[in-house]
Amino acid sequence: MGLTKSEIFTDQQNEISNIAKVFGHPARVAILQHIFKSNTCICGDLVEEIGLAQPTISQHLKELKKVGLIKGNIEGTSVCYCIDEENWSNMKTIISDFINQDINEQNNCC
Amino acid sequence: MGLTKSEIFTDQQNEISNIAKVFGHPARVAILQHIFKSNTCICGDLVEEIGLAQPTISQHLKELKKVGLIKGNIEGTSVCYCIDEENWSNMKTIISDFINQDINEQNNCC
DNA sequence: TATATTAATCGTAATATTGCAATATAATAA
DNA sequence: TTATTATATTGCAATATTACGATTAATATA
Repeated sequence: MGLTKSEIFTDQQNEISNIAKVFGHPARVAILQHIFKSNTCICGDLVEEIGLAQPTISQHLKELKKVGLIKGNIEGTSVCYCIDEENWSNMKTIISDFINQDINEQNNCC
Repeated sequence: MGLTKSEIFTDQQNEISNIAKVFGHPARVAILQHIFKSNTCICGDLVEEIGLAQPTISQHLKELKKVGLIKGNIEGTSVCYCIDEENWSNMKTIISDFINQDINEQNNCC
């Protein structure tokens, strides 16, 4: 096995987990934080900033792009990445709705 | 390889990714949603509710327990799980802070 | 005590992820 | 055109994750 049975879950559940999976690696968290913090929009600085090999960073960027949280812009020989604001905003709604569910105090069994 | 280099990241980055990793599987999202929704606190209902084998559900519950988001209470032969409110609340702060970072509009290169 | 009932653990197969060296590709500069 | 620079892709080894059958452990009930 090793294969997640996505079919048995709702679209919403798969959507939440797909986003969360991308946040589930510290390198991708670090990349996003760097994009947020940095005034210049970045590209290959991430390699020396984070300390992983260039192909590894490239791979993480690819996954961030795949879920749409970032987008890249070619500038000469380098590529500048930034947050995809609309998709980031949508993500915020999806994740917030999930983590802000109200706990039913009447039925606490612990 | 296949081994995440946690040492090169901050505690905060590792903390965020560790929480997110747990949300990164639809079964665990479904389990949490079921605990939130259900009036009775649950246990083995999850198996038939979700449609994965009992050992698989048990394994997912274990990971949710490991990060502290749920706790279990033995009731006879069954175990009743519920949200660990304090840890859930802490998680909310950590994740909210991360996803609610302000986008620096002046430096959008895309 | 014997027998259900329920959940956890063990063992294992299949697949996914991480990380990097080597290489390829793309764009500019000389 | 030929370097140079920056990023992406490929291929692969090491490790992690997912899923489940079989088994075990713990409690309840006959």
